[in-house]
Amino acid sequence: MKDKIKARSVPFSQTRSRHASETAEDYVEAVMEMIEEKGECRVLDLARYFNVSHVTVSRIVKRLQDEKLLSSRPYRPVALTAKGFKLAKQVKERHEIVLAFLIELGVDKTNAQIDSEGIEHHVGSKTLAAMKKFLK
Amino acid sequence: MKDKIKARSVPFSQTRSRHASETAEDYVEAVMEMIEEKGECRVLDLARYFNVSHVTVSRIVKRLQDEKLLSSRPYRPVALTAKGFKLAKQVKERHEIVLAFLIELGVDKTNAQIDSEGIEHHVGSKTLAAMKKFLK
DNA sequence: CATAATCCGTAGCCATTGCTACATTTGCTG
DNA sequence: CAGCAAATGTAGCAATGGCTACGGATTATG
Repeated sequence: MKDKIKARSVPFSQTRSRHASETAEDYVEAVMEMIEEKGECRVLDLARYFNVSHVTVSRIVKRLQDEKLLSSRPYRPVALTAKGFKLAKQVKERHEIVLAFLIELGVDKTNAQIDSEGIEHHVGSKTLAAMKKFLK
Repeated sequence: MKDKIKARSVPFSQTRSRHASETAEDYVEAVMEMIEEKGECRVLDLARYFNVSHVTVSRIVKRLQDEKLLSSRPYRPVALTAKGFKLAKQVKERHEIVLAFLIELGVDKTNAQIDSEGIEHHVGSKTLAAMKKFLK
């Protein structure tokens, strides 16, 4: 009865830190988008975008400042650090590829948008390359 | 300066409950797999599979019992309820399709396994249908 | 069948991400 | 420039999912 159980490919022990990384990716992407669209990014802009309270945003922004991804002073707009900007560009590119890929695959735009936002965080470099190849 | 910001396709307000649902899906799938492979599923089997402590598993199993997905008595194996079994079958089928899809797309098996475990939870019915079609 | 090994539960800690309620700062406007 | 509205911060609570340490239950074994 002692068959050994194979461990999961993606260890669950990293679940919490993975979720935190996903949040970071979502936030830097959103901050970059808002700065592009309206010149600055406020805490309440993020709150409306993510449909959460400003308190949640405020705390996450603080954490991402500690991680050197964002910068802001109290009651001031949120900005990207160089590190955050670099990450945001990568995330945005990956997101766009995943979205275009799903549409090319035949998924309607609405569902492609919804699913791409969840899928993007789990697309590794090999899968991303395969998607790019498919798009060409 | 008052451009309105579009809300995200997948509201962030559902983040925590979405993560909890993903956990539920992972657990019922793992329980079904273990019962198939070795006849029963113990808390420690799940702990080893997910690379977490037995305490974490124990608490999650308790929550999933409250949600009528799992059943077990103290110091006893974990079993699926009818509801849990139904969910597990759906999750397993979706997982297999995503994995086969990534491999068909040209991703190596190792990376396909890793990415499919993250991606599967975010594949809606429309995307799943598109993947099925691609496989045929 | 007694004892050890293994399994599992409980207590209690932390981090992340939700929330409401309340306080403070900023900035617009009369 | 006074005062109000909007934006942001702080306090403190809950749920989820990590952990270690400890103790009780079950099972295996001599």
